[in-house]
Amino acid sequence: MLDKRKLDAVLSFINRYTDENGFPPTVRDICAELQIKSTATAYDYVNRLKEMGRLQKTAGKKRAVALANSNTVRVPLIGTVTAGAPILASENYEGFYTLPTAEFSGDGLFLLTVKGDSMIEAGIFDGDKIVVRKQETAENGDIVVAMFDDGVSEGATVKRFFVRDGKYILHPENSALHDYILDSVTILGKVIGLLRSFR
Amino acid sequence: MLDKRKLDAVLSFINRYTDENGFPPTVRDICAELQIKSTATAYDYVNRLKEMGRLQKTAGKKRAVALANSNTVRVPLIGTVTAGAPILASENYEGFYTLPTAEFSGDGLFLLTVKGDSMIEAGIFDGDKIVVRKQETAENGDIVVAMFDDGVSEGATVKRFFVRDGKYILHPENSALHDYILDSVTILGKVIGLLRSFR
DNA sequence: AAAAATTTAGAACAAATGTTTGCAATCCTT
DNA sequence: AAGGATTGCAAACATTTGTTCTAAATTTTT
Repeated sequence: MLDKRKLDAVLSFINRYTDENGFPPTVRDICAELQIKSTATAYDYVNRLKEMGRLQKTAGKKRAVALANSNTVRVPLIGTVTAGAPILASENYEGFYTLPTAEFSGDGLFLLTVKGDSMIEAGIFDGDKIVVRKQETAENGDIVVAMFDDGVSEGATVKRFFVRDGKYILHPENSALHDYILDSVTILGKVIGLLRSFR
Repeated sequence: MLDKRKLDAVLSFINRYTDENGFPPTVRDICAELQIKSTATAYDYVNRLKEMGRLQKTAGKKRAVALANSNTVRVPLIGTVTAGAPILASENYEGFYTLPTAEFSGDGLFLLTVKGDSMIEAGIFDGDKIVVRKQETAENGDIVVAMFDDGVSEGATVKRFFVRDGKYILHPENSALHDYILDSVTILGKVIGLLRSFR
């Protein structure tokens, strides 16, 4: 049995190198880094890692190794959640953000910039970028992005979601604001995290 | 003058390809995608983009193109800030997180997991990962990570920083807690952002 | 419209890099 | 300690892929 630490070292070098350079290392790069004397050895390690499913590689191609479990996701920033304003006009995305899967993972993620203070007591501040997982349903207590129309106003907001007595409640985490109690809401997604940068 | 849209198309293909595959395309891949008939043409485009500073490439290397403005940074997660506990034991880092430069940029960044509620009114919650830029000094009002020793207790904490009357004040954003007024502090860095993921 | 400059193509070339092979070294089992 | 299995090395080999060159096509300028 081959020393597990060596394989780990190779994997983590590939990881680091790819991240620093934007492209993967060659077998010779791996040799140089890990003081391996033969390209065949490094080549062998890479193939073992492939068999173990720990990385992907296409035979023949140069520099075509890639980590199996990419530790990043690309997530589109698609607009702003503002009370009253429509969002999600699919074409107004403002670019992609690369996020660490260690923190944010799943399919159908997107980012929204939060406008307003309605969730301030949940630690969601004006200007924060929330990470949302697209889904049509939600459970009691989830923080969601939802579209509503209560006759008075309409739009998309981020609120805590509850169902009670057949009514849908969108609860702002701000004691100065009142709940929206609605007959119908459209859930756009569940808030699974956020990014904030201070000035 | 060469059609700007073509160059943009090449660049965005390189971007997309790299992201989908984990490694950059070859000139022949570019040809196939953009229906260019000669590798020399694609090669020429790539070189122009390089001259324009829009991407980096090393002559000779295979698949060695990379987007110039790498839109990510690798940031080490190096521990936990807990009142009373030492941090930054350089070897106990818990891995690297890739973050978008659009949100977090600069040199000497690191991540810390926050323990405790001392900054809850500033929207920094227990369990959040704060992005810290290493620096020895701070300005009034900055949120900092600092080491202190007031004779009663010592350790590293995250607090808002002030100087007044020759004293250093570490101010928790939690009305239930009191300020630390100190003769000396060691600033480890300034908090420039945070990540949070909900359960 | 002619001339000049630019862009693209086609093909050949050269270098980087993956792959294979045979053997030496090391480790493990008996 | 002997024998087999595993691992590592060195060198050659094969293929991918960047690069160069020349000429044709296209666009721009005069």
